[in-house]
Amino acid sequence: MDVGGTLYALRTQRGLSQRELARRCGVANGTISLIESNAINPSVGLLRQIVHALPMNLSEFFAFEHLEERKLFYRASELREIGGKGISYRQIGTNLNGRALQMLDEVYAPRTDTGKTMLHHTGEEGGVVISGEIEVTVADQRAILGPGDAYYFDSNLPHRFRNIGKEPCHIVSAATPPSF
Amino acid sequence: MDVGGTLYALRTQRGLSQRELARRCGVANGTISLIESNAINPSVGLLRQIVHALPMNLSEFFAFEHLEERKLFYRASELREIGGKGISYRQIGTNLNGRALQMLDEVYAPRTDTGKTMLHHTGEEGGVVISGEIEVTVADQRAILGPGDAYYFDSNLPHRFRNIGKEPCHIVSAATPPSF
DNA sequence: TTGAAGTGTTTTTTATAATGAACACATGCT
DNA sequence: AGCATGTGTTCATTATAAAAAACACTTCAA
Repeated sequence: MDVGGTLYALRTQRGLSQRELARRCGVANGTISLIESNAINPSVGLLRQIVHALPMNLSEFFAFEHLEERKLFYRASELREIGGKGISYRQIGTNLNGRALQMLDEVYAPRTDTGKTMLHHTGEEGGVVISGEIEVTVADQRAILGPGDAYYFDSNLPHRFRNIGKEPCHIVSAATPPSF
Repeated sequence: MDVGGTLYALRTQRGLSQRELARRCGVANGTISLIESNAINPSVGLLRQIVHALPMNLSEFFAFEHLEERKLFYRASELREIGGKGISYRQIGTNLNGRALQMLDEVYAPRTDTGKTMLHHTGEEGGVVISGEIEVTVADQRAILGPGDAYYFDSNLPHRFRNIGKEPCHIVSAATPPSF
């Protein structure tokens, strides 16, 4: 169901970069990127070549994929990073297809922002601030939340998160259904 | 190493035709043919779709592939048919890559012939006639062989087999290295 | 502060997989 | 015989994967 997520999990588990893996198996690094984001549907031969460099065989690879689907517990190092640019979103589970919930462990670096154009998507979301401070804007309401404070709103409402402080802000959030 | 052979073995094991399998998984029947002959390198997604119709998952599929590589014994029904047009060649083993020997259980229907243009390829080959009669021509020599008779020659010599009798002719043969 | 080397992503081109239709052959039925 | 239905293969077209290069960004060292 999720070849890209499985490859990502196995690669990062081994501490390899996309380029290092690409070098070891003789595949273009861009191809690894596209596979991990499920943007392409790799051929069996190519996937075999990549997986051998892990090193692993295809039977083990797909067995691991099935294990992932039934995974219950995640070590801190196993959360999947899906953020970027100073905002870290570490997701519980690599493949959320068919799941109801998207849980994230978020860290906003100082002066980071989800952007001037407000976010909006179907569903509902909530979160609790663990440390630091965050300015949350939802529709026409705005608040600065600190440790222990929380939020909950309909994701259809335009919303925005900004860390206007000098400390990183750590939040644990949940959304239903998963949005990206 | 041999996705095509593995798919062939699993499909025929279940008594399915290429078209029946194609119908069940929603794939073009020609595609199944091309995969089985290793003429194309299917995508993971497509192979998954096909394998699910067997029904099986990819981990099991590739585990089976590894089993095949170490297979020692073959039931009569498991020999792989690689002949056609009245001449049956039933090969021991589906994938001969890296193997030294090609063993065949051959049946020539009455009035069949390997063709007017003589065969030739590197290696050596031999065989024993089990039943029926066969006319064997090698270079400038010709003989009619019956049950218990045998042949052995350098495959570089032009050769031809013709069943000129009224009974099917059954031969067990070996060649090294495998030629097709 | 500049630049070199690292990261993952995106784009353009080329190669190839996948389809759908046609083909060639066999079997069985009327 | 003649036709329908089955088999696997092959071909031309379309869709898509894979490579190579450019891109945007970070980190670290001079």
